[in-house]
Amino acid sequence: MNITQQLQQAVKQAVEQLYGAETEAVKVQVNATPPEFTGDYSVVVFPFVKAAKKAPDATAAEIGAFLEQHVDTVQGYNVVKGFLNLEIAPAYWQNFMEQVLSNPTFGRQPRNGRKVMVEFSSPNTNKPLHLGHIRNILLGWSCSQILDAAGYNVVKVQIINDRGVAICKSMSAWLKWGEGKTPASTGIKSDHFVGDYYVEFERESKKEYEAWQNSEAGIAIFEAKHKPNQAAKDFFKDYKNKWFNDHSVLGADVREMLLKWENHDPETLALWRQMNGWVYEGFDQTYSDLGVSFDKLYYESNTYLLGKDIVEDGLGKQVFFRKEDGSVWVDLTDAGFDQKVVLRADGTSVYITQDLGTARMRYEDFGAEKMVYVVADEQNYHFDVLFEILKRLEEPYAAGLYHLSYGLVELPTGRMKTREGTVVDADDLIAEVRRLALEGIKERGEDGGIQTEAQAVVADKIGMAALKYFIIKVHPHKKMIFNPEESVDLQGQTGPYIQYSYVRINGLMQRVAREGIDLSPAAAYSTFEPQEKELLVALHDYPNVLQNAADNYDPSLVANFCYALAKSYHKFWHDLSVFNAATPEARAFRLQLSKAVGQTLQSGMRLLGIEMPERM
RNA sequence: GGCUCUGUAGCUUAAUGGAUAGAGCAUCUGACUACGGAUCAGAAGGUUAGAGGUUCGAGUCCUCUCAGAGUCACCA
Repeated sequence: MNITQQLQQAVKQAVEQLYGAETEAVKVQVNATPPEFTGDYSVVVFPFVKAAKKAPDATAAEIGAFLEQHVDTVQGYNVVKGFLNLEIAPAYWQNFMEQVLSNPTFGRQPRNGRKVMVEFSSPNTNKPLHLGHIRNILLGWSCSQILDAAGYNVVKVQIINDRGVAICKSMSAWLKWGEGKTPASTGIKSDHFVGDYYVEFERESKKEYEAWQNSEAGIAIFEAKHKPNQAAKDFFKDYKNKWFNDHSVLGADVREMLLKWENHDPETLALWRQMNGWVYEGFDQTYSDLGVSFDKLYYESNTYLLGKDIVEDGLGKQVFFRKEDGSVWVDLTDAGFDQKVVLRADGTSVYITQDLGTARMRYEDFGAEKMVYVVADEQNYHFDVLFEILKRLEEPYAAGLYHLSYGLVELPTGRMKTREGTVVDADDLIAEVRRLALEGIKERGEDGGIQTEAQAVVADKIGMAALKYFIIKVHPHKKMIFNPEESVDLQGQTGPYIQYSYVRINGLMQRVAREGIDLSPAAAYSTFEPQEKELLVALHDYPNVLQNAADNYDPSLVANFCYALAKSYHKFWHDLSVFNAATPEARAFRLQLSKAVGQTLQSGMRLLGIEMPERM
């Protein structure tokens, strides 16, 4: 039991014994005391003044006296405006620090035997990954790591959207204009190679559409179908899909290809495998650069027909109903949603049917009691509906479903648009942050002996830290503005700032090892400076932060914790001497404290997928 | 139009219903010939979109208004 829990328990007892009132220990509010007041932790006593029938200050004083008397670790107290500030005995902090240092997994919970599946990334296979995927991947990865730290057994999966119109467009374009070129023959990264054909297809398709709009057929359609006062431009914008399906020559080719694919045409399948293979090769590189991996891949080509059994199931349970045309629906109007089709009249699946089937299949595969879907917030409604249906079907995992919804990444100039070429490519971005970090290292011209080949390794850690931290520090639900220049900043609230505090600590530790400094006098130190106390209180909160981050699926909590800890450490470093401390006890203690901070920073940042360099 | 989300300093953001709303960037001013200045300190910058309400206490909860985004396909 840590100190905050002890205090909660003790306050509960105080309130019972002093005022004869019942309270729950977990509801007693115990916070770190703000720096401008004396004390380590503060208890909010307002909730008890009614039972005490006394003024807040008097109530606080009584509880304070009780705690001082009954709790060994409470050394003193003071009362300010109804807040009870408690001072904790140095012995507690000494003991705490020993525990941190002797426990390399400090903050992590023991295995709880429960299983959770996290789905993230889930790209289409027609073009390379972009900035939006990066946010998704970083959220999914760090969320997985945090759940792991919270004791869960985590299975990381992605569902690869490897079939459908999009990939057929790339395939069709390559057949038409590819002249048999390959990634190897052109030297283009293979997912970009495929993406280039997708772009080419879209470009040609646009040309075809524009020409058609001015053709007799196009004009006739416009005349016949446009709404009153609707401009041709607006009409054709809305009509695009219909045109592609009914009139486009390129579109006809794609549809034919899709049909062949569905009928297992060997040539089409071979082409499909080849082009998807290229894409996977490229994705693997990007995933590797981002330092992420998956435990299991699901492919839409294997899952897109799933869900029919669930439909039967739902009909049997009368959760679903069949309309006259044969289509199957679910009526969610009593839950505030609409009616939703789950099976077309022709008996084929829709998107949500697949997701229903996939959920059940995954449960059969892994038996995870929780499933987290990392998907952009455009799909909030879809997941609300999906989860509601699974709940009504009484699926055993239904209570453990969570949509980790995140806001779109926008540029300072607005939303990224493929057609305007403003999409930030993942590989380009990674290369850019690495380049800038390397530039930074060279500019600083450190003579600390970082060799050229090592520079690239360090630059990778620094650049990726800047990029990852910049994205993860923002709360997932918030739409984020991605300013490319700020994302590679190395100063202020950034990944490299946190890395730098670790590098400083590492420097100290190397000297300790080199000079064989004895750290045992640390235990005799008890006159903590405020800067030291601040670090102890911050470290003490780490397990709690991890738990909160896991409970709320929120990596930004860990990111902000790491920043606050690093900031406190930089201040400690500046204000107090370590090696030149006044006494051997102070020196040893500060070294131990530094070690504990370094260990915790490394642990926390690792959960975000950020590596610490030894020097920078 | 219905539903959902968002609105905090010039910009990017933080704050389990708790003390004077906390940071970073940008701007201005400073810092040890010392353990690494990718650091530290200070100044300036706020009616937390607005109006009511609940509460001992509201950026946070409730109602309404305003602004922005998303969504409301037998697309995925």
